[in-house]
Amino acid sequence: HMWHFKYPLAGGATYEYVEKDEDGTVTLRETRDYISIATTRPETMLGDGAVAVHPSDERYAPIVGQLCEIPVGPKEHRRLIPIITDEYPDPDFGSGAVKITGAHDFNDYAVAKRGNIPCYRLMDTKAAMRTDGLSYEESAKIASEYLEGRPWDPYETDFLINLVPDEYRGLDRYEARKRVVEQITAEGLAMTTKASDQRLGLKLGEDDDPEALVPMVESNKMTVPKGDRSKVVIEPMLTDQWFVDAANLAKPALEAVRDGQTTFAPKNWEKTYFQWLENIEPWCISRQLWWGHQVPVWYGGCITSIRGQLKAQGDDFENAISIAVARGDDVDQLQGLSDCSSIDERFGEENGVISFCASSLDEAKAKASQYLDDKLDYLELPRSALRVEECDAKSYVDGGLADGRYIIVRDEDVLDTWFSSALWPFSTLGWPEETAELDRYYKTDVLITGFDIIFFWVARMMMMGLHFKDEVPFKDVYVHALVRDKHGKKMSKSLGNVIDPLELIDEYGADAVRFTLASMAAMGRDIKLDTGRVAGYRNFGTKLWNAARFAEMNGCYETAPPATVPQPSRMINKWIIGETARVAASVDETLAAYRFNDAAGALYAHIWGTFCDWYVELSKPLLQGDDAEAKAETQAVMAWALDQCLTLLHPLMPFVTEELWGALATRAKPLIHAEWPDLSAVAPDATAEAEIGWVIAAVEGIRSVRAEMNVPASAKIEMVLTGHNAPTAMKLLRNAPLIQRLARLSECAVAEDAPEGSVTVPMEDCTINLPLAGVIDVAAEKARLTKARDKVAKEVKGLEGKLLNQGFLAKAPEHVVEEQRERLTAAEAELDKLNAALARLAGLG
RNA sequence: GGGCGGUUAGCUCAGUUGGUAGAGCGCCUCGCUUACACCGAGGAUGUCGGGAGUUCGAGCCUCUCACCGCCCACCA
Repeated sequence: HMWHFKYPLAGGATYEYVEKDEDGTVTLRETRDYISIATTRPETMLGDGAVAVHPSDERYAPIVGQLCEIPVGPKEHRRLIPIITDEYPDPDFGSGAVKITGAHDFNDYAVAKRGNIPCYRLMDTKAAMRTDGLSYEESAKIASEYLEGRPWDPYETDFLINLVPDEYRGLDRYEARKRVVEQITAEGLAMTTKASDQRLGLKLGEDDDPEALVPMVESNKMTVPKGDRSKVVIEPMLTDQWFVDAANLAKPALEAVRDGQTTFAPKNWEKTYFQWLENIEPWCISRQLWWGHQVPVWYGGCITSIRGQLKAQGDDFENAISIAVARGDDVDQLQGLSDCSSIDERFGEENGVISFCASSLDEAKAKASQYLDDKLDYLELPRSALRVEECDAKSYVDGGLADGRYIIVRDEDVLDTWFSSALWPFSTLGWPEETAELDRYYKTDVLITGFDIIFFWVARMMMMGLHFKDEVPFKDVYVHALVRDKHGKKMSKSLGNVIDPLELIDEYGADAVRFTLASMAAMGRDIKLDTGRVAGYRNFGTKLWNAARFAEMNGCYETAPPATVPQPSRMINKWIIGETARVAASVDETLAAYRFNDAAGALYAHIWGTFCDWYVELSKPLLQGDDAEAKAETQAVMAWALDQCLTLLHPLMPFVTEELWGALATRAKPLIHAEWPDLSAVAPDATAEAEIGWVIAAVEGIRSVRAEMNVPASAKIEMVLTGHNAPTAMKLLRNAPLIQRLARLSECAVAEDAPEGSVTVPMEDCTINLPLAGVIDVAAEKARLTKARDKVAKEVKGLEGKLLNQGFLAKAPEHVVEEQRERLTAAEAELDKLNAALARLAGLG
């Protein structure tokens, strides 16, 4: 809810309030003796320090600088506050006037700082109205003196002064809010409006008078900060905290990434890193928790009075200490202490409390003693007047240590978890000792982490590492995506929507899960885990298993697999060695770049699409034929090629590959310890590549036509090669047994002209004809060819257009133009063949 | 409120210097064949969110709009 209240002008002053609409027409003109403000938290009015309006707001110009009265609290002690100007209030929102409660609102705090407005704390850490500090009467008196020029400071406004009226003290904020609203309304100081006012959203019954004046309480949608765990609305309040000047630490951390001393993969995450560090705010590192690293700060002070402590009832020991030390009756003496700036070790000083930065209590004591010695000399005091003594905050307050003693108290705050975590790269290795581990493992190679903590953790490890070790903590940062649940929500323990990897592993196996995650590693920020993909990769593992079974059944592992790259003479064997070298290079390259998904993809395509689908099929005639020498060669090559697959795949599917490795042959060492393949010296055999590529294209073309023509799989048909030259004919003859087997052919022939009634398969250097007279459905073949022809014709047209485009010829790189020309030539050749086939068919139609 | 990212085939998503749109799953057709039906062969499917611009050429670069989401706003 948003309430609207009247703050009466001091001394009954009045002014002419004028409201205009956009074109300057006066819509409201009345004499007012108040200024109207809106608030969602009426109880915070008690701590108002001012009312602010925008400098350009003409409505309030007449009263800027005047005082108005906060309409709550005991009538005899109502507080007056000034009406000031600030850029913050939005003239178009509410009344345009904003109450300024510096102690309980972030925006108000900024205004208060700019306008030197006191911040009065009203609530305690439980969000109940304060019970400590001075009485309301005393407090209001001091506050009123500020208006007359009395200097103020946070000690008074935030701690001593308590502007909560006595009858509200100890109340929960909501109860206090209720009573404040009631009181103001009863006094007639709530703004009113007609019951029919749309802003109120009231539902009026028949008996209700729409003209009746009712308190103006709008329902206002706004986001309120809530505690993650308590789900309770958070009230901002003033506290003392330790901060790190992070901007200073950020500079070297930014430089290190800009220089490339540390790199991110994928690289675009550097943007996130830069964005954070370039706009870094002072880092609040203290937390009021009982676990964690305690802040290494000891307070020392000369206690001459414990006056402040008497006011510090409740749990706020830290404040009690500060004040007790800071605010002795003998202020002069304390000021003498704290004015001296000759002590280099002095770490910080506020309100007369001197903090020493020391890495141990003994060091702190030593520093304090030294400091005291100097001061005692300076003050010409007897040394016996003070002594160093350690105590904790609580015993100090409870025990009320006698005056004249010097105490040291350790700060009770603990460090932000991320501060401690930022030390992890070296604190885990024995630092600050120069251990062997530290020397060996700092810096480390790679940090693997999620993008959600690039700022929290990565950036801070960088800052701390560079600060304490003068060196980055890691060379590379690999940022993986986060797995989300099926609704796209981030998995979290507190939400309970965690997908248990063990359940996935139970269903699909650890290798399948691991391979799936690897193959999805490059995705953006979110992975909605699709179990269908896990199942697919489970099948991939099975496929590999069966391929190994095939190799074993065909005697590939009866003799030890070759330790070096075989030098076979058969085309298919030369070919698979080249293919294997290719995938090995690809895996090396992608792994080095942390592109795990590309490595997974390359291996999947090679093992399933190349090794299983083609090499195994192509090898069958040799493995099962009569040529013992060819058989032995193929067995050796297959064993070698499969071994390479197992080794390359091992990082991504460790279990099945290790199992097969051990099962297939007697090995010197387990796969996990095997040498990583280095096939960089293996050059693919161009001849074999061209020939096997041709065989595959022929088989695929024939199979495709067969299926489309509905030729029964069991029917063996004939093929006739036309439009070829001699080498192409030789190529066919060399590979005829393979092609016959894989394409289910009865015979491979060559001829000058295509037999009548043939189906056409255009190849780059020839045409394959399948005489299907009698079987052929001329209309279907016509349709098929026409479709293919149209597709190619379209491509030809596009390429021709491109190559006629002078802009393209002039500006595109030479190799691109050449590529397009070659493509056009090939497309035109295919078009000719298809047209020729259609022409032949025309006679049959 | 500040910052970042996503929108590509029915689904989950690849697409790294701009140069003929891809994978897996799903779907349709057909399966002779002892490595494999967790399979084999074949096939269909996208105005790459909308609009504008830069360019010879844009899924990719720029601007803009729409929708979805994430992070921060003292929660570690």
